[in-house]
Amino acid sequence: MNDPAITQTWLEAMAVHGARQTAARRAICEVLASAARAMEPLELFTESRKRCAGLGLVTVYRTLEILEELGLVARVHQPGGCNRYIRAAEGHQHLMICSACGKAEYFEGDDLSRLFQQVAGRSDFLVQDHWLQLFGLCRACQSASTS
Amino acid sequence: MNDPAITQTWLEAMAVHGARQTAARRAICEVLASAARAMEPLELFTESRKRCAGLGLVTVYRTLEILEELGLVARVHQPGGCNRYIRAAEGHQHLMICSACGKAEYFEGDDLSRLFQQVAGRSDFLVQDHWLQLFGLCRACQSASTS
DNA sequence: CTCCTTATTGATAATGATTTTCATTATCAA
DNA sequence: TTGATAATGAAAATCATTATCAATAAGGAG
Ligand SMILES: [Mn+2]
Ligand SMILES: [Mn+2]
Ligand SMILES: [Zn+2]
Ligand SMILES: [Zn+2]
Repeated sequence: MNDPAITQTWLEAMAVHGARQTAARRAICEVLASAARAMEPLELFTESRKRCAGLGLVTVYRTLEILEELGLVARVHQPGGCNRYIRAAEGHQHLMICSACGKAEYFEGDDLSRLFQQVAGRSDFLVQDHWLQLFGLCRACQSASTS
Repeated sequence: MNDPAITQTWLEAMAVHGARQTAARRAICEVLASAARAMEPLELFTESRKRCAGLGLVTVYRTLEILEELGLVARVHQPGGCNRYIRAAEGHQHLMICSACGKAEYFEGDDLSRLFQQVAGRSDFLVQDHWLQLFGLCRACQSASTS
């Protein structure tokens, strides 16, 4: 699904949820849907403002809240902070993040059930959910650090 | 290693680092070292204050900063917030957290290198680090939800 | 053990990100 | 086109975390 399509999907999902379609929300969705990296509210505000003059930072926070509530967007946790947002995973996916440029990409989650059973057996825990995130260098940043 | 031993280790490591041994720090370390769950600064303050009258919240923040810097304590990220701290992992371990009571336990990290190579191959990313965390129910909370 | 340097402490004020309030404006169903 | 009301942005309020600073205590030198 390409970026404009994602934006459209988000706006429609918001409409179903009873939220109105506004210029502010469209701008915010467009920017976030086409972002290659997870963005923090202030960045998203600065970028979205270029498409929607007069946009307020509060509206960015409020829009993110709705998108997250609908499961369309997810908060990204990183060593440097946990206030960045990115398009949510589709199905069982996890994030791979470049520690140099911040580029984020989803990959299909592997079956870790054997590991989970092992853990469950050893510790008496019933595993229900898991967080997995990889950090490293994207192709571009690998080349950059080589030269 | 039992809790008093952990406390001692922490205080000694801090001493090597050039930090003085004080009643406030001892109290904070004792509480955190013996905690079964990750604790947030305010909780840690409330508990530690019982062992060190007059303790200030600021000192909790400052002590956590040092312990984290020395790699003895780690911040724990959870859906509900990212301001809790717990004894750091020893070697390659990951956390298993009970979503009902918060109980946290480390388990030995499995070898996921095959998965990482797979990801690297498909996405051109060079994997350098990973975060894995499991959520579920501890034994006690499983029983509680059954009854 | 005593003294002295200086790290540590807690009270207090400052900061900065996120939320709330509220009067004005815009959406969209009828 | 109209009207009920959701959405907006400016401004104020919150709240966790940090910075200041004068008083105190740790611990090495003598
Ligand atoms: Mn986090
Ligand atoms: Mn691992
Ligand atoms: Zn990169
Ligand atoms: Zn539990």
